[in-house]
Amino acid sequence: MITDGLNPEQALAVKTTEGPVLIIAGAGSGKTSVMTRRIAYLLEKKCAQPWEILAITFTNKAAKEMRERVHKLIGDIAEDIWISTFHAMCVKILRREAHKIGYESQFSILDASDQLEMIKQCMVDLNYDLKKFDPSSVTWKISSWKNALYTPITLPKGSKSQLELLAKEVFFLYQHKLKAMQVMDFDDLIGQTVALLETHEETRAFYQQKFRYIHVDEYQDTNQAQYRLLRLFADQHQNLCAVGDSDQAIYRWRGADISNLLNFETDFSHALLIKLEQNYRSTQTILNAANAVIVHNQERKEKKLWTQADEGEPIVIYGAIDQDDEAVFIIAKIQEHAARGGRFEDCTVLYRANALSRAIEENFMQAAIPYRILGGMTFYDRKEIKDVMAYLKVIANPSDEISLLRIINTPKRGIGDGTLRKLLDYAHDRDLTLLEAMGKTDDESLALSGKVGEVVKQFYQMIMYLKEIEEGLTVTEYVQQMLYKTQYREMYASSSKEEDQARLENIDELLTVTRAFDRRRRGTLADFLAETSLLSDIDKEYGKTENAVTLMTMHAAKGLEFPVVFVIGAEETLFPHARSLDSIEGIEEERNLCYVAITRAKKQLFISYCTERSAFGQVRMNDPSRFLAEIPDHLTVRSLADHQAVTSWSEGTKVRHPLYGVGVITAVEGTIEDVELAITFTSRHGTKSIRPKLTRLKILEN
DNA sequence: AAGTGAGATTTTTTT
DNA sequence: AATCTCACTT
Repeated sequence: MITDGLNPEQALAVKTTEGPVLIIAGAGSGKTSVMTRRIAYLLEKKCAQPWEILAITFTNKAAKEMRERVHKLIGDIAEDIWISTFHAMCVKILRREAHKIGYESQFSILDASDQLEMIKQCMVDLNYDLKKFDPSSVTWKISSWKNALYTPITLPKGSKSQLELLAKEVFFLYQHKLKAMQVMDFDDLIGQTVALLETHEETRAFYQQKFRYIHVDEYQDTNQAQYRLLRLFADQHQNLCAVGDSDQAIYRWRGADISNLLNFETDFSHALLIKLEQNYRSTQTILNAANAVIVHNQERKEKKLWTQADEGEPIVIYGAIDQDDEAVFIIAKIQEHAARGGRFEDCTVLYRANALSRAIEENFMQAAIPYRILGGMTFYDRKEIKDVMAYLKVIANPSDEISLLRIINTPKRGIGDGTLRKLLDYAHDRDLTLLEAMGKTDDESLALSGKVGEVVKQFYQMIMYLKEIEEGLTVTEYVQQMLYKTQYREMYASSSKEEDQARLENIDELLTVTRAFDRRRRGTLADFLAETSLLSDIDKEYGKTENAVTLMTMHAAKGLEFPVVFVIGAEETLFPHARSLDSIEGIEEERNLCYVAITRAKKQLFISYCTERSAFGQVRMNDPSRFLAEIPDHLTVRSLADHQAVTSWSEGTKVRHPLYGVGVITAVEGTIEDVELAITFTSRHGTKSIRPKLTRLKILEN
């Protein structure tokens, strides 16, 4: 039986196939199990054909895992089920239907850095000073408009701020350029699909008919556009199964709207609500801590996780001196775990911001702890990989000017700013793409000198040649040809710098990726590009060691579980982050994140903070995170680093204080354990009373 | 057009 | 501390 081993709520969720269902699934409550079995159940009961079932996840990794688990249950017909992310699903649809909304099916996808580049270009075109107006806030604003399904035309009148007025203007031009270049950004993938379905009745009817059963994971993190899309899809059959947990809503900052989840029952009439509250993952202690933290949030649906598991070990909270001390503490704990026969891959280190991985990484390297990092500066962000991808993008979509600009003079071929300006002006005047303009070197009015004209012509012909040979080659063969023809590989191969040799290795590594792609699906260049640009942070890993400790952000960890979890940087201004401190919603979202982090742990949880943390050359002192105080004492073991070896302080000693700078001790008071010093600083702070137990004084001279 | 060095700038989370 | 940007030189 498909429902074997499920608890009554889970079984009900599996068997309720008709009509809208909202499954409130607490962390570790077996929701993936429920979703996969529900799909298997639908097929077994012959409710639907595989291609009539849609399952949407948030990451490719989650999609892959779901497909594998469904495959185990029902075999090869699992291949025909639509299991993918929102974005990948939209690409699949748009490749088929794009011509209906004025795009070619070969459109390319703009990644975050290309998008910013494009916004900058638009701002320059409109004569805005990039120093006065921050391009990333403009990008941000436009993205939030798109998430709410506004177009430059439907944008409400009466903007308030100067930034909004500017962004509005940029939005107009940006959207125009995207279309001209046959490019879509991430938000467009969803937005354009919605537009397609709303304006084309037959297309809409087709997909409404097709998707008889729809499943959406992480429903609390859907935005307005995604919500709209789901409503369009589900309109005919009304068989929408949404799975979510309001306590795990951590993406409000990128447009996710929790009211999608909270309003489900009014949005879809006769919706059935099922709560999964039994946890199969963590110890009682870990769950108690998670529950104790999350009750501090006001805006939530009442829910309490419970488990039949043992109490388990207490949560260890460690107050470190600085990042290095924190890392050393973690290394010691990992080594203890390994000494007991545990594996490195059981362990994960979670942090609020990517920048925090550095100290851990450096210390792990020194201590020879194998690790891998998910997200952050990854393989695909490297210059050489972006360059190679840009070449491929230009060939797949010759109108892609952003990519063309990236590689037009890499390797150096003598096309500089002056030439570029001429080409761009020429293209603009005649309504041509940049590449097309490069094909017109014989035109006198382009006014290129003989030598430069020749170089431009050669480049143009090279691209044309590369475009011609695309057909019939696998992506791997194609990339190899491209690397040879453009002399891109040669550029690094002929260098003796160690750095350049590393770049060569990365390029070779990319060929491993293309080989895997060729073996898997033998798609076109455009397919390959779409697949790689839609990888989520968690899909990209860096470092390929087996049996390694995983380092990632708490956001990336959602949906994963590990026997041993280390949460680092539990400090005010870091976690909760300073940028979320000014609103209640902000802090509550941080608390959700804390809840997510805690509930990743199956057996053991360690949380640490630093009294001193250095960030770009400066040392900052932070209080321990407020979330630590929300974990009941009886669940924890708390310890502090030996702050400083017992030092006998004496008058006249010159010291440096992390905040106030250099000063001289003028008095020593208090007990041996808790010394209080009077220090006269040379800076404007004057004389202050300092307790060396609480800060870190550096002795300069006696 | 390309190479160099001073000066600015950086850290929130991501499809 | 490390990387990027921009003005200046060759």
